[in-house]
Formats: sequence, structure tokens, C-alpha cells
Amino acid sequence: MYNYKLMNKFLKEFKDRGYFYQCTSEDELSSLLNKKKIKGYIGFDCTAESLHVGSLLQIMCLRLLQKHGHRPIVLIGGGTTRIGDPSGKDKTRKILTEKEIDRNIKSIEKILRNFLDNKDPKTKPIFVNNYSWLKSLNYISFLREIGKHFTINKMLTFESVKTRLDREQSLSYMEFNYMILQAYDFLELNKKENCYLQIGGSDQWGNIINGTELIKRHLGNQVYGLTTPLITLASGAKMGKTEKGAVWLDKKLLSSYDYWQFWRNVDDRDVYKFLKMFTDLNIEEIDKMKDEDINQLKIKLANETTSMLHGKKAAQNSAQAAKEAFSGTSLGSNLPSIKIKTKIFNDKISIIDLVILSKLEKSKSEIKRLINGKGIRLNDEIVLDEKLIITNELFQNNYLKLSIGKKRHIKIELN
RNA sequence: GGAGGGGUUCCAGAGCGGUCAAAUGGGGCGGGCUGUAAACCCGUUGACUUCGGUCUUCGAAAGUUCGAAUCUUUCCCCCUCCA
Repeated sequence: MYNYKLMNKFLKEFKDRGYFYQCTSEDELSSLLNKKKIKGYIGFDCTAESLHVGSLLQIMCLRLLQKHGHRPIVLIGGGTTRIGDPSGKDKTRKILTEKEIDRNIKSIEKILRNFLDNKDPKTKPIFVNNYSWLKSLNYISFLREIGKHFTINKMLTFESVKTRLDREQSLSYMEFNYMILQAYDFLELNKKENCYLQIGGSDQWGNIINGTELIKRHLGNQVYGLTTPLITLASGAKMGKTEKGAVWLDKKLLSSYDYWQFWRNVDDRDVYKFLKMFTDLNIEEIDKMKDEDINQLKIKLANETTSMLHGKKAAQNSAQAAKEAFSGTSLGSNLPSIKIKTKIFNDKISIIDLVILSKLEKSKSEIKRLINGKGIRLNDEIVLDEKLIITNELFQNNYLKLSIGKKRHIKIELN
């Protein structure tokens, strides 16, 4: 076994932070990384309108490459999204329109630029879209040059294909080609950009191997693949999605306050793991935190992750808003707020309509249920009467704090 | 090609002419305990309502009936077994 101490620093940190799952050839990759700075890529699918926390681990890998002086390539799957990756899916995905794909690409690219450093020309990320080479492939020559390297026998053994066939769920010829196209992407990047590494989630292992093998056969180059584990929460759920929806990395889809809250509310058992995975704090520093108060650590986690994505100021504001919302009765100045015209109150608006107006809830029945369960408060006073009429007197200095449960608060401002 | 089983509310899964907005479990939401955690306990879980009700929902459409998730017909989709 390779000596852990001699291991390349990037790889070592990759492991220490818990990013490592599998590698095509660890020792060789380690010595390559020791010898020179390389380019490594990760592919991002553009099926969704934005990225969510589920992709955060991949993004962290790109950042780690940069940190160690390597250059990340972000491959946007503009072409492969038109096909649909069957890995981990038991059904064919719905086919997106060109317009949707273009919109998704733009938004995903923007998020990734937020996370990556653009200053250093040596490690500045390279953005490529595989549509640029996939769209003009010639079928016959593609089959002759690339197709000949793939055997059906082997393709049928891949997990993504096998599960579909085992369950007798149809796998279209189109989707069956996905793995070849992804392998081809790697080949293309190796040729064009001299890219020697592909990183991906553990479900991408099969696709990645296809790429490394294709490159070896077609060009004779030895390239490497590295995968990250599937992150599950202590509760057993997959990371990234909550009941309320995905934890988006886009301010428009999830406010920085809610993003902060997501991290503030992680399970105790996940805190250290997440500090290592999703913050830039030194590992030694994190190891020393073992005795710190768990809630302080969660706040630290939330601050770090939020400032990485939305900036330091947004993180501070969220932290402040949370502090005000959860402790004491003062009206948090950083709470999300809405402005309402004074006139509306002269028309005698009811508590139910006020909640609707605040967009905290949209069903009147639900609001009534909440009131019956003592779940709604105005300026921290429980609302007991579902027919309560809101008047100007309830406002303190033009503000009214409306809360649902312990975690949802909004500041209503008169104007 | 032949034989059978099934599609029910967020999910799993009962119901098989009226008492069904539909058992039960999971999840969600709210309350309690606490630490904005976990575990546990309680409540709640289609929409609207002048709180009398009204409207929409049991794969899709049409029909039988005073009345259908439940019966009939056609269609769509899944699954199992045999060849």
C-alpha cells in the first residue's frame, strides 16, 4: 500500500475531508499530481433550473483542485442533457426543450462562478459545454472511431443498464448511448484541454471508467477517475432535498436566510462531517473543535457555508436575523420583511388574510388549523381567535412580527 | 401468443354500492419536552365557507343507480406466470 504520508497533498486532503470513495489508480494519480499541476473536470447536468446542495460536494472538489494549484474544468452537459443519464433513474426523464436547457445552463454557470476563484490565471476555471462537440458528431465516423471500442457485452454489465433491464423497465437506445457520450467527453477534454482527471459522484463510476478506458485505447493516454461518496444525512435521507423542496444554491429560489437555516438545523451527528466537507476551515482546526458547544458549531457551519455562496454580509445578516428571531422578543431588523399599505388595515384585514398576504401560507384551512394548534403568533403573542381583525394599534413603530411555528418569521411594515 | 393480478389522497397500503374526504403506518406541519438537534408524547394532515354546508379527489372516458373509490363498457399504464 502506498505510504499515506507521501501521498499527494491534494489527494490526502480529498480523503481527509471525506470526499473520497473510489479511484481508478490511486498511487499513480498521486505521483502524477506530485509531479505536475493538472486539469481535472466534473460534469454538471442541466436538467434542473439551478444546482442544489446535492451538487455541493462536487463543487467543493473543484475548489479543492484550485486550492492545490490544479485547474478545474467545468463541463456543462448541454449535449448529454438532451439524452438523459440513466444512472440511478428507473425511468426515462422527461425531455427538456432547448429553451429550458439554455436557461438552466446560464443559471448553473453563474452559481459555479460564485464558488470558484477567477483571479489566478493558472487555476481559473475553464467552462465548456459538451453540446459544442456533440452536436456535430458524424454518426458513421463516430461509430467507426469510438463505437468500436465499446462492447455490448460489457455495456450490459453496467449498473445503470443492469437495473433497468432487471426490472424490465425500458431503456431506450438513446439513453443506452449516454455512457459512450460521457466517455467521449472525457476523450475530447483530454485531447483539447489536456485534462487528466474526472471527478464525479459514486454513481458516475461506470461512466468514468468508460472514459478512462476509451482514452487509453484511442489515444494511449493514462487518465484517472475519482469518485465521491453519496452523502446521506444522519436521518437516512438523501442530502439536498427537504419536504419543502430542494435546498437551492440560487438566491432567487432559496433566500440566504433559509440557506443559513438549513445548515443551522443539521442533525448533531452530521456537524463535524459537514464542517470538513463544506467549509474551508482547516481540518486540524475542525478536529480541535470537538469540545465546543454543538450549537456554536452549527452557527459556524451556517456562517461558513452561507458566506461561501452568498457572501459574508449575507451570512452575517442571516446570523443576526436568526439571533433576533429565536432569542428575546425584540423585532428582528434583519428578518425577511414585506411592506403593506396602511389602507389595507383600514379595510379591516383578518389574521387569515394577513398570513396569506405574507405568503407564509397559502391555504386558509391550513391557517385555521395552525391557529387552533397555537401555531401562529403576532409580536410573539399567540393568536387564539381565527377571526382576529388586525388593526394599526398592533403595530409597534410601524412594524408587526408575524410568526408561524418557531422557525418562520416575517416582519410586516406599514407604508 | 395464452392465463392471471393491479393502478386509491405526499408515499406505502386498506376499503370493494350509502355511515368515505376515504382505515392504518410513514412523512409533513403545529404543540409539549429541549438546544432552532435527536428521541419521546399530544394534536393535525383536500379546498372554500356566512361554520348550516358547498366544491374537487380514488388511472382516463362513458354508463347503470335515488346514490359509485366500490357495479358495467371502452381505453391507457404497470406487474406476475406459462409458451
